[in-house]
Amino acid sequence: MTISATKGEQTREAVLREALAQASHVGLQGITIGGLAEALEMSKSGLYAHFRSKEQLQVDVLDFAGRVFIGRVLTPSLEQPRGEPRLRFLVELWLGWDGYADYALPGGCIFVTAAREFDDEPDGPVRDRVVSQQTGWLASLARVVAGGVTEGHFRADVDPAQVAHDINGMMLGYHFAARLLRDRAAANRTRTAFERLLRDLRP
Amino acid sequence: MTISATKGEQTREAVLREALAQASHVGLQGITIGGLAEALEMSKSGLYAHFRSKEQLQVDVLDFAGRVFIGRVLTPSLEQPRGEPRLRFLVELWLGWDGYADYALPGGCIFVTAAREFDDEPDGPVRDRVVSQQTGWLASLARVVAGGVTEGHFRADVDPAQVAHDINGMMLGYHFAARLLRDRAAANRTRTAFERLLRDLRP
DNA sequence: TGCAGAACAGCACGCTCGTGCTTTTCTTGT
DNA sequence: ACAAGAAAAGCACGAGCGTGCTGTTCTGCA
Repeated sequence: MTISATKGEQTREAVLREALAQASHVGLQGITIGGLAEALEMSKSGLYAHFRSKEQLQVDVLDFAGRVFIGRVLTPSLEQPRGEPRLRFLVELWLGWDGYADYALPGGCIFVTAAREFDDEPDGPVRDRVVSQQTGWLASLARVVAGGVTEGHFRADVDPAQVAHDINGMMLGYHFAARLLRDRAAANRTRTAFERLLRDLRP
Repeated sequence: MTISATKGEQTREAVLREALAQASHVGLQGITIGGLAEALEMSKSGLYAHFRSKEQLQVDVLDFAGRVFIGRVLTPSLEQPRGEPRLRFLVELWLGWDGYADYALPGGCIFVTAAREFDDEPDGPVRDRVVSQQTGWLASLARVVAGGVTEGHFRADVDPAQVAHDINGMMLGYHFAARLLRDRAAANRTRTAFERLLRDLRP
């Protein structure tokens, strides 16, 4: 896609894309070099040479997914007017983020998967990356909420970190209902919960 | 423990208990026959003979965990007065359910793990069990909420299924914060969100 | 157009997995 | 106490895993 990329970079990106899709299914631990190689019609060793280890591949997949998520969800919402409109827009993008055609996540949000997968693992490169990504994301989310306070859309005593935590829980509930229970009404249920929260935040 | 249990039943229960603990770490897919055998100082084949397949073992672990959860969380709260007190009590037990000494879940709630693990799997015996368990649990939860409506604690137009869905999301958020982020304040954050919800439900 | 180096393939390794067979050891009822 | 049957062990299998080494093919700059 990106012009004047060397051959190695191209296939590397193709690998990451495929790995992201597979990881959303089976988790970062669940992806296998052989499985990726077969899907991309490459040899195991040829593919493996792009990453020094499977652990490195996992970290790279996380970074790749993080860049996509920021570009698809956070950045666009920053163009919306600060405060409640921006927060609404962000949640709406978030609800749809695992459905993009070009970076499909057939197994649902990769971060939900990774979070559960490494939640009780001993510290390590991959877990550290997951934690720092999620911590950073919650901070960004809290900042958007705080913008609503300074704009006067929300009460002054609103705790942005608490609200970010609550919204995160709602999204996890959405993922649970949509993916596991295959509930068609999952998105609307989440919107209902979100509206309830907004009502409580307003002065 | 339970008197007059045959030897096979005893070791079978010991296996399930260990498998439950390990599965809360590494998932139902992540447990291995060899790992269980080593932890219980048995041979692989001796242990394996108690279950016809690994899939059967996974289903049995789920049933085992379900019985424990019902006994630890749902049943005790049914002794509380119907309505808001019962719901409060239930949430409080739920928050602590992965910390019991005798049925420890060192990796956090097994159902959270299983839900994520099988959320996008094709249908199969294990996934089916996970889904039916969770559907049943959400129904039980909704029934407790509905009790609050008939008692007059909650507004008449409250949708119990919606509230059950919302509380479930809160608990997923709790698990996320407590396990992945190792946030000491996770339980209190969840209580705050729950109180907000209760405020909204009251007439 | 040629050649250096990147990209990839072939192949093999040690290990662990779930599973099944046969054999030994232990439980339990009489 | 002894025999019947349950419980557990021993052992082996085929497959798939991550990983490394060596050789082949291709890309891109001079």
